[in-house]
Amino acid sequence: MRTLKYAILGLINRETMTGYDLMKVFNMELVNFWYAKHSQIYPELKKLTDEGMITFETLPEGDKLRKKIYSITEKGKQDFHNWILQQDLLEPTPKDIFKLKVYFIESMTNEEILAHFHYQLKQRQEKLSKLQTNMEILLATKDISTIQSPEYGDYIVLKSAIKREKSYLEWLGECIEEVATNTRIY
Amino acid sequence: MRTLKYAILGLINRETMTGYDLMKVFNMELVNFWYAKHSQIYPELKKLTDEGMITFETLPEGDKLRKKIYSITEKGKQDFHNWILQQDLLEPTPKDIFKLKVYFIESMTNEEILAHFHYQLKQRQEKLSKLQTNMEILLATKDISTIQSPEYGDYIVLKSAIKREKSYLEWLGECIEEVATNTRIY
DNA sequence: AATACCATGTAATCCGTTACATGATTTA
DNA sequence: TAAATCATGTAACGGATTACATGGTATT
Repeated sequence: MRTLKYAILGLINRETMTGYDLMKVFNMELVNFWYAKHSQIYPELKKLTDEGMITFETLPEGDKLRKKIYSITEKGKQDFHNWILQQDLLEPTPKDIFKLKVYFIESMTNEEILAHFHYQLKQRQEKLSKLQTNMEILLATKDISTIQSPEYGDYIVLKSAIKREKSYLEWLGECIEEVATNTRIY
Repeated sequence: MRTLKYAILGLINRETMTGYDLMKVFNMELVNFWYAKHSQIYPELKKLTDEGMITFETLPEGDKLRKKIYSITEKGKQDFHNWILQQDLLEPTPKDIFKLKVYFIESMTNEEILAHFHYQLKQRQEKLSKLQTNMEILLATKDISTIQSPEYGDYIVLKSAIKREKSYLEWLGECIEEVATNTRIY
């Protein structure tokens, strides 16, 4: 599927970037739906260059030369556009180790189950807080009044991440309540 | 992390099974949070046997001999129990190609965006319907009145899958409304 | 001077999918 | 008797992580 390829093309299509820039965007902005380590990004950039999808210009930084600034080519733009317009079948449901453990709930005592749920709840509450802070910053600093504004995409996917976490938290809350009111017979 | 290993151990811990049985359980019952193809299951069973986590008995089926019935060993039970009690840090948010495309929403016209959203909506509505049918069947055929009942795990994770899909659908609905009422300026 | 961050790459390994390969049994 | 399902495996490949490897620049 080469999704990383299109994620990179899409980002470089917005503005020219270095591999390091891409890494930061992936792991800070897109982290709620796509991400990649630098060890995957650099080889992919090389591959995309070989394929004629992107080109780069080497910039000297400070004293020694370093830093490759990548731009998208016409070929790259066309390929990206083809990809984005294509309607995909639903991907398989994402895997979830925590839910796998919950499935095997009968292997645990009520205390162990509750410890698991509470730990998960705490972590997810913190995650939701961070997402909500990000949303406040986005709303305060960026124009999302129309779909034309370049930040509208950021807004709409952040909204989905918040919804997702709230829904997960709701489920955790319900589970905790059910388990807490249950008296296990040993 | 070897999660497949523990998924297999957990299932064989419930009852003895063949590789083919595991395949069916993964791709029918656990599919909302874990799954695997037979080409991954058979080598893993071999590895777990070598590691002393499981053993098998070969059963003759019909005329020719076939079918390996796997059981968990004491060592396997201990390893599984260690795994299930261990509290994990949150996994990274699952990747989502559709959201990646939505992030690049500015590369599409309103019509193209709406087509994408409607296609996604239709597919996810069908998925939700299936999950709800599964839930009705589960409630009608299985005892989930207490956490002790072996089917309680099935119930609780199915509930989360339904919640998850409803939340995703809600988001899609909001997006469609926002995009539909927007008049793009070309 | 030390630490954090900028910047780029490769190698080994692991996890997972697709494709290749075979054959028996059950059901329509 | 044809098709679906049961049943088990391997090979090639792709996608992703961890670890290895290096060195410059900016901040404290």
